[in-house]
Amino acid sequence: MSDDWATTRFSAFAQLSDVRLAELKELVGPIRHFAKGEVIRDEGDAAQAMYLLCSGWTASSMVVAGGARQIIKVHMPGDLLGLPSLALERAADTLSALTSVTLLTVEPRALGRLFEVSPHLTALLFLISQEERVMLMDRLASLGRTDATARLTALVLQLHARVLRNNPQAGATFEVPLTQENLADLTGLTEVHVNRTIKKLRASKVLRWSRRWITIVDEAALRELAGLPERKLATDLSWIPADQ
Amino acid sequence: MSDDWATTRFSAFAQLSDVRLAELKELVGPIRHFAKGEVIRDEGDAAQAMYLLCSGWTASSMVVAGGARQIIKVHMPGDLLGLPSLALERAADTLSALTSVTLLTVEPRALGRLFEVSPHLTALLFLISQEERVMLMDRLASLGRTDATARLTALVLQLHARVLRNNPQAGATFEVPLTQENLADLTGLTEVHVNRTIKKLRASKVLRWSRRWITIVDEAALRELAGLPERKLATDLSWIPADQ
DNA sequence: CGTGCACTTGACAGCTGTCAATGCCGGTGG
DNA sequence: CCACCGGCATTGACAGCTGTCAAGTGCACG
Repeated sequence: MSDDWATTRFSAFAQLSDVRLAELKELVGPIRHFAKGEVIRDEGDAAQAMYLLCSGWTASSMVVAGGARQIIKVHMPGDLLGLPSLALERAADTLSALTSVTLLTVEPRALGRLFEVSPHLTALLFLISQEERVMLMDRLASLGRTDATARLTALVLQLHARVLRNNPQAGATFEVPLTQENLADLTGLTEVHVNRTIKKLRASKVLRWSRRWITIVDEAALRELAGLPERKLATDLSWIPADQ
Repeated sequence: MSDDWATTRFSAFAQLSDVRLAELKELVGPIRHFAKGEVIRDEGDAAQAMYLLCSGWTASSMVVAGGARQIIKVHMPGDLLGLPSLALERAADTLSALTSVTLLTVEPRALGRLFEVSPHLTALLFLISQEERVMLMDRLASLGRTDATARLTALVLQLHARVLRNNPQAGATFEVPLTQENLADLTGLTEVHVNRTIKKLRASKVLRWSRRWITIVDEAALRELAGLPERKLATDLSWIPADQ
C-alpha cells in the first residue's frame, strides 16, 4: 500500500506526473486516526469537510425515521470522503470507521485551488465523481429491482473490482472486513436474511465465503446472478484538458 | 420557462453574470426534439454524449437481468443528462422521453473547455454533480430501508422541491407527468402496489392526487412519512474560485 | 476458561408481488 | 355527435420473499 493511496482513484483514469502528484499532496491537511466503530463525521453536522482515506475501510450511512440504517457505500483507501455533502448546508451522511482507519483532512479551499491551478486534475476529479454516481446508480437498480441473492452478488462483485484496483496483484480471494449486519445495511436486507442468502450462495459453489474472506469461484455465474453488467472506465479522455 | 433552462441548476448556487451565461451558451450544440416515449440514448451505447434538457421530462433508467426496469432519476428542464456515463466506456443508463422533449447536445470537449476557461463555473458544475449524488443517496436509503408509503412520499417531496426550483411561483399544487408504472419503476415497487399506496395517501388527507396533479396538503406530515430530512443547499461558497 | 460479539437456524407473520379482470377517460374515425 | 379503442387507473384474491422474534452455536480474546 505504501504511499499510493493519494493517486489510486486518479490513476484509474490517467497516470499522474510527479509535479501533479506534489500538487495533490500540498492540498491536504494533517493525518488523523480513528478506531473501528468511531464516527468521523455525523449526518447533520454543519462542517464542510472532506477526508482522503489512507488506510482501512469506512462507511457512509444514513438513518431514516424509524431508526433503520442504510449504508450508502463503503470507502477504501484512496477514496475521497465527504464530497457530496459539500453541496449542502448540513452533511447528509454519517462517516464511520469500519476498521481501524487513518485519513487526511482536506479543506474545501484546497479544492477551489485545484480548480484554479489544474484543469487536468479537475477533469480527473470530475470523472471520479461521475464514476461514484454510476456506482450509486448500480446500487439503486440493485436494491430497487432485484432479490436478495442478486443484491449480495452485485455487492460482492463491486467490492471485488474495487479491491482489485487498489491491489492489482490480488486475485479471486480477497478480504472484506464487513459484518453480516454491515452487509444487511448495504443491501437493504436484514442480518438474518443476509445469512440465509450467503448460505445458499456457498451451497451453489459460485463462491467461498468464510470469516471475512471471499473467494470468487465462478465469476461468470456471479455476474449472471447479479443482473448488472461489468462497468469499464472510459479510455478515450482526449476531451479533457492536457496535463500541461 | 422562456430561456432560463440553461441556468436553473447553476443559479441554485450562484447568480451568473451575462459573460458567464454567454460562455455557457457557446458550449452547446444543436437543438433536438423527441416525442414522448422515444429513446434518446440507450444503455450500452458507446457514445460519450451529454444533453442539456430545455423542456419536458426525461428518465434515466437501467434494465436488470430478468427485464425489470429501474428509473434512476427523472430529469427536468435545466438538468444536464449523461454526465455519469462520461466516466465509462459504454453508457450505464438509458435516457428516454417521459413527455415531449427538447434538448441541446453538449460535446465532451465543451466540458473540457469549461474546465480551462472558468474555474468558477467548473466549481458550480462540480457542486451540481455532488448534489446529484446526494439525491441518489437519499433515494438509495429510501429504497433500502423504508416501506412503500415512505418511498412514495419521499419521491413526491423530492419532485416538488425540484419543480419549485424551476418554477418558484408554483405553490403546493404541481404537475407530475408520470404514470403509475413510472412511479413504480422509480420506487422499486409494482404498478399495483403504487396504486394501493396512493389510495391510502389520498385517504389520509396528507395530499391530493388526481390525474397528473398533486397537491401537498400537509407537508409536515408528508416529511414525517418520508423519513428523510429536507436538504438545503450550501450557502457558504467562499471556497470556490471567484467569478473573475 | 468464561465472556462477548458475530454467525446460524427455525417458526411464523406481513408487506409486496403476481395474476387477472374491470373501469375510466381522452382521442379518433365515421 | 357518437361509437370505438388504447392506454392508464383500479380492484380483488392469492402467493411468496423477506422481516421479526427468539434461541442456540462458535470463535476470538482476556
